[in-house]
Amino acid sequence: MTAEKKIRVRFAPSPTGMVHVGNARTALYNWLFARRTGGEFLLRIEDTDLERSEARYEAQLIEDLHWLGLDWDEGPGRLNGAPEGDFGPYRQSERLDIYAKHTAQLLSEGKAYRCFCTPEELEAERKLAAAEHRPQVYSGRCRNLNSATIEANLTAGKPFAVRLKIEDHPLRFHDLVRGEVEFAPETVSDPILVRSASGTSAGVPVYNYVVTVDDALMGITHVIRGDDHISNTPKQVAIYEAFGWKVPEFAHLSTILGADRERLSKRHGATSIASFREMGYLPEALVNYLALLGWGAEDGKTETFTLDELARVFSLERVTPSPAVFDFDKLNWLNRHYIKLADPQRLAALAQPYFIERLARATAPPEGWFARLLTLILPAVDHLDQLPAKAAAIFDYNAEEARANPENAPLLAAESAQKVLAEFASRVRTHLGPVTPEVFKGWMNEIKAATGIKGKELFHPVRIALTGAHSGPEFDKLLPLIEEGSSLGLGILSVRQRIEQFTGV
RNA sequence: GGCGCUAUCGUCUAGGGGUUAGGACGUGAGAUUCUCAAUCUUAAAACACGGGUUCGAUUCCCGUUAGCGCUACCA
Repeated sequence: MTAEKKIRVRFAPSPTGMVHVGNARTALYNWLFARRTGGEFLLRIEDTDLERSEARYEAQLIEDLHWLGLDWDEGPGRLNGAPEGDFGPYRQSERLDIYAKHTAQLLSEGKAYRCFCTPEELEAERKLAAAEHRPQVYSGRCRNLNSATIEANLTAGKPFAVRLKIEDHPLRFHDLVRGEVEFAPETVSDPILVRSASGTSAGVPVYNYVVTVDDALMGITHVIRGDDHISNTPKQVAIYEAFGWKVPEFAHLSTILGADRERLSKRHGATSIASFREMGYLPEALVNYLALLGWGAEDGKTETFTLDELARVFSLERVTPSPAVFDFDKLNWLNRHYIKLADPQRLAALAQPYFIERLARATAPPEGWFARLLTLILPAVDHLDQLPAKAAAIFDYNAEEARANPENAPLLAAESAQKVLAEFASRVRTHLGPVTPEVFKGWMNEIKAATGIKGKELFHPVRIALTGAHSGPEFDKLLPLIEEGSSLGLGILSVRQRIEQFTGV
């Protein structure tokens, strides 16, 4: 391996929708493998499906990849407008002439042939095979048509597809995560290379064909992709053989499943990279999680890795072949982990969009105050879009709801609660200036001494009156936020206003 | 139906012919706290089944079962 040419891998998505976590993991593993081995990673756009491919998806995909922290050595959308590379074009729609040239070569060498079978005929073959419990493969009927028949069909304008003539031997390949995989010859039939086209116009090449031509021409040494391609691989191996190309190494990554053990899809909630980003997941958390989904550290213990660390220790040999269930709980844990490590300024910038309307009302610079708010509520969230709900006690005080809340009502009904509240309210009424933690602490001590009420009975009613909830952050941090926040024009009520509303004075 | 892939705690995984089968998430308990979150301590929790091979299989082989994928002139 060392004496061989440089390792080259690729990520080849089709721009027909949002990139989801499965594809992202494939991209990540490709990238990690390239970085680990000093190889090259390239991006190729599989846009042969003109109907479904859209430019905006390509742009989104490039953005998603960059967001995850991945970069590539060749292909469209490189950082800082770097050139695409010497093996282009990197969009399949721009490589049609290349495929046509190769098809002509195969045809002239007798390694491929024109198949005039109609869809109906093919369908009939399949039905028969199924009825006889045989593999449903093409019979090879058009394999050895004589030239007179071919000419006649051609002049008659019969549409034809181009099929590869597969040699009658087992098709095997090496898979870095599964070992040797072999398919018996009778289970692999001559694959279509080019779809039939009416008249003499050139047909459109099929995926299995173009992907192979591209991989070979782009010097791809390791094909790392989803395991849904395993069954395609023997056909691709046959194509490599027909051209006399070296068959690359393969690594088929297992499927990512939902909690119901079915293939992960939109049904299971957020699955696109963009949606994770919108929900306020940190890219390093998603990357770390995806790396762990199907791969484990050599020590069997380490769970947290930065991208750079992964690039140093990742190996395809340690990738697990079995399907993995996507576990949001563990992703959340990693996200909380990285939130703790993240730079506060960065977090503030990321959190801001979730408060954009509130903060826009500010009549004084809210940045410092906002930063403190974040340090208070950040430990309580799994992802950033949960922040506003955690800040509701500060932003959205509602005395009516506080009293009516069924969880609060029994606590407030207690005689002790009424006493505490009365004491607290009277102090608030006569107090001038903000209620600082020191002032608050003094009051609570006084009330405790005056009423003999302590602990939960003492604090709960006050907490409810002040925040509407019987649980929440420490008063020491909460009170300054409320008091200072009330002067920023953000619509935040002060302690006095809250007590007035709550006690109905 | 055919072909292929897969099978260790609920989940992600380590391990591998003889182990107290390890770690993490989650869950339970405890500590702390007015409470919640965070944090710390701690507990419970797994080798799908049946045959081989072997002195000995969770580990190797075969089969069964289950799940998934492919079975297109989709990608």
